[in-house]
Amino acid sequence: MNNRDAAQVFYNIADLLEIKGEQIYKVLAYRRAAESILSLGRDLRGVWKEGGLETIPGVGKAIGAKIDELLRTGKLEFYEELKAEVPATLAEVLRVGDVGPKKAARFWKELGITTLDQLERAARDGRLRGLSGMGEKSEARILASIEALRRRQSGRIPIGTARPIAESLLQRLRQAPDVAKAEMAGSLRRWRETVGDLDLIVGATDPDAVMQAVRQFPEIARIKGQGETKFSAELVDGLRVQLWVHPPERFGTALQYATGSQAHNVRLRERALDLGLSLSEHGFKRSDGKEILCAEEAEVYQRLGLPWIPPELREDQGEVQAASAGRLPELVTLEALHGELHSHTDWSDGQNTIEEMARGARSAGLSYLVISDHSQSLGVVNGLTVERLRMQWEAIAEAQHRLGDSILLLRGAEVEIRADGELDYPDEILAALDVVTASVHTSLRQSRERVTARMLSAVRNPHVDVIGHPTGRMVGGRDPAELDLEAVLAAARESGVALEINAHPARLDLKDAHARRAVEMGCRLAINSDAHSPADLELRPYGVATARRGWVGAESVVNAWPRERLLAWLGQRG
DNA sequence: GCCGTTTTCGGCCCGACTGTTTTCAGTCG
Repeated sequence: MNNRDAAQVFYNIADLLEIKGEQIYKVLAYRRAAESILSLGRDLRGVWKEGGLETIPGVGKAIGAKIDELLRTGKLEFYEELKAEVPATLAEVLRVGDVGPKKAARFWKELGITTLDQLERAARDGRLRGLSGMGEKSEARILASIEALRRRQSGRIPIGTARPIAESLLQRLRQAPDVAKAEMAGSLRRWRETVGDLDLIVGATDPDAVMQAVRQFPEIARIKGQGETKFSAELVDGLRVQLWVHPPERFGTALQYATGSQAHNVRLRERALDLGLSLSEHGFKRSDGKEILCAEEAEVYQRLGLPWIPPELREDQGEVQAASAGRLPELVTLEALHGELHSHTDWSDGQNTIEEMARGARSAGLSYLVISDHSQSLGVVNGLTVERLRMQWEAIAEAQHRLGDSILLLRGAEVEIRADGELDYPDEILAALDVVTASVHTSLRQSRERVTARMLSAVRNPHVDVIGHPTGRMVGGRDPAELDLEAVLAAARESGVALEINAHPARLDLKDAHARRAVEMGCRLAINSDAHSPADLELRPYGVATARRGWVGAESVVNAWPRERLLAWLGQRG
């Protein structure tokens, strides 16, 4: 029973309660608790052992007791009884667009439908239109939604895939007639690691003209809906795009609204009510009916007596309270990164020479680059033997000579933490390296105790400076390794080693919630691209965004320090 | 079911879009 399993139980409870017709606020309470468990950043079990369940936002007595039962017994009686009452498979029916709790309940009670397959068959057979309030159109929409659901398997796509597509749409939108502004919104703008659809927002005086222009975009496969301010369509690859068009003088409230998250918006709107204002995407409304418009998003926050809150923080995880108390963190930025600590060359599995990588880093504005190819035991990626590593040092020196002092090259390695817990190079070699990054690539399926022990021995090794992609997780794929992250973070704080936030959009490891926990614990971090080509250096914004989502300030990030400070830090380490 | 520098009980955001029910319910974000 890990955090994800526990969260899933509460999401399911929420779905089933909703179908059952339970009070919506009770349903939302379960969802909120599930959300909090997912963004906890540490093992739920640890919080439980400390007796701190009710410190989790959205967890009170009732849900706290349920978590306790779940962790103690691995089961939850309340959930079991609920499943006996409402078929659990109805949750998959809820995933279908245009099907919410009310319709799901009617399909089940009036037609005996409990699974997606049954719903599809009923729609094809024309049995849905027999229900009151449902006609042929509804039936067709549901069929289309089922198809769409089946096409996009997981439902969410990685941010690294989504953003370039959105950028390309935005570029053309900005050239459309009458468009004053066009921006990303939704989870795209909040830089969540995956997004469900592309939310875009446009400031323009003539919505029709904008929507007409979008209809002509070649990647639009079909229009799903269009109103006065809202347009939604499906792209050829099944991805959904949602576009809002609002007048430029209302762009601020509109952008704020469309960026979300929904929970963050609710928090702001409650705050507005406290101030005697009603907030919507169109603007503020005073009790006398007068409107207050915001062209800029910052004005929305200002009106609420808050500093502007960066989109990466808008998850209702304490950011509104922090903003209100003047305690928002000064988040790290891309510009703050002076160098790259993790890069590969054609000496191992990179695509380019040392010099090409160096020139790439230089044009990215970096003042130093650590060459950190794989170590010997990783044969599949042509890991360097000690002998080849020494040869590489000469090559680095030669490249440095040719480059002059335009960029500083440092000798590094991504050293494998082997299955037996030993590092992949002898101590005298590690000592001769400027930067040692220790990573695990293999045997992640060992027992929790063994993986933790391997990590701890690497963290405590005086030669190690950075732990690379510490949990081994893959976005939308592999879960974080079973390890005692709390223990690793505590040891990292002790030894002063930095934990990597790997910027590759497939990794983003540490993830946002873990980064936040690391900072809470007082750990140092490093934001690295793990570049295998100069182009990969362009992926650093994903790492920066992940750090920002984890409330990480520049002070915690070693490669955001001035170069001299970084070099001094490295010098005093083993 | 949670939560409180206006509350330990009574609140808990606000609007767009769609289909079909001629006045609104359901869904979504």
